[in-house]
Amino acid sequence: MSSPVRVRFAPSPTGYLHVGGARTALFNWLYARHTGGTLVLRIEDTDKARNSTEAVQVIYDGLHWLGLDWDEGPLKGGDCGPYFQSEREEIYLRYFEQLKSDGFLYDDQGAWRFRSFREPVVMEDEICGRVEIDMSNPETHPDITIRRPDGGWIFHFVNVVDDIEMRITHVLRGEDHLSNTPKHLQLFRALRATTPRYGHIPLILNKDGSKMSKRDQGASVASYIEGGFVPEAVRNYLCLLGWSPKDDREKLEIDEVVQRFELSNVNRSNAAFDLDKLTWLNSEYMKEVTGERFQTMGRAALERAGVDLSRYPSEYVSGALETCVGKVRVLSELPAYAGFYFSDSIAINPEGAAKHFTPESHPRLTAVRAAFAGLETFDAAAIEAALKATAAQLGGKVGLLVHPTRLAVTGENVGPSLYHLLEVLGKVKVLERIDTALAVEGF
RNA sequence: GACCCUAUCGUCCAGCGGUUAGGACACCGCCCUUUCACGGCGGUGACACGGGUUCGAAUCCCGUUAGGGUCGCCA
Repeated sequence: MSSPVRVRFAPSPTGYLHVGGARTALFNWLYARHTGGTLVLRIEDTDKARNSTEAVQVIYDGLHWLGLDWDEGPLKGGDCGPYFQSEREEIYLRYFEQLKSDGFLYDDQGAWRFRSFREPVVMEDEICGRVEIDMSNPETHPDITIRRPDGGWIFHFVNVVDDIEMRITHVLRGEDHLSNTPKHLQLFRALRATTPRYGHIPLILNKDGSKMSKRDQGASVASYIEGGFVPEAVRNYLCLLGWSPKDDREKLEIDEVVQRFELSNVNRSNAAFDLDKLTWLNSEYMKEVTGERFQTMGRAALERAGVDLSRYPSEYVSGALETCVGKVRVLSELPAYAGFYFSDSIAINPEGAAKHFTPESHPRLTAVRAAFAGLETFDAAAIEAALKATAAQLGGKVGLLVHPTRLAVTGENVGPSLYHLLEVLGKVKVLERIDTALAVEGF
């Protein structure tokens, strides 16, 4: 038995959680769960300038939303705290003094720099394999600064100290740190500490291959929370960026991913983020979002879009939402899809009008109106029967009635099942809207 | 610029010396259908380039090119 795995996710509170960061967290989580190890969350907030509780909350929210729980860290506690770098001053000071008395540091205009070992460094990366970087030349690899003149600590130093103190066994982080790793390794050596294993995860790029930065569409986890994505879908998609089960399946239970996740299966090449594919995967998960969960998520999506649901009876809202189950790929599509339920005057789609509000269809819609008016029970079954009977009477396909009716009542030519949406809307509103349509100029 | 990583359809992933190079998203047809979706069937589409190694390379090696990363008193 080798020693138990301890991994960490160490984000900086910048006010948002990048999908790349989220995937790093995910891979750490997967590895911890796969090995029965421990995931530590550590907040790297040495940069006092941009450091707020809200920014930290964004990290918690993102991780919670994705279902990534940590075993040690803020809100959890643990033996290696505190888990905010801003609160670990004494620890850093201790290591700093050690380095200083061992002669590894020198003062450079008030800042403290670490005297590098001038030799090649070889690393055995769990993902990238053997990588050798020659640190011999001070011109190309200058000594790093570890402490500012104002006493502030620099990332490389505190990162290493914390990995030592927190007994981290595996550092799984973005590939942007691969070139920094020799510096870290040298720090470990100077501190006479055992080095962890490293695994550098390839980066996530935009669809066009350019670097994904803060502003890019879909770069932050918050955009998925707000966009009405299913967290399991986003998590599943992130699993597939750089890792695969090797058997062509894509929709996977997280338990299975945990079971099969191996660092040796992690890709070495960067991956482009494909929102279309995420949207598709999300739609697969949306098919399974039903009942209460759909109601809750649906209401939230509508309210986010500015729909005032308090104006409608609760049964009406739930009935309306029920007709949308399994019909939208992402909840953010819901307001457009179901908006006709919640507005007093609907706008008729011009293209639809040109196609379905014709002289031939006017009498058909009139007949539909008459048939509906005669219905005692206005439910889906009765509506369907009435439409079919009317179609038979007029000697045409039911589709000839469905299209103008849908357009008159919803304003669109796409939407939920006509029979069901009419039932939810209710006879009064339906007749009203048909009348309005029939009176439209040019119809 | 130096150094490091990477290179299979537009995108994600499979392939790890011998395959008609496979799957998914997207796209295009057809079918199903109360619309739109879903689903089913089919199609377009890739081994970056050049050298080796080998009886035989998408698979191994070298170079070129391209993309990404690092080179901060940011993390």
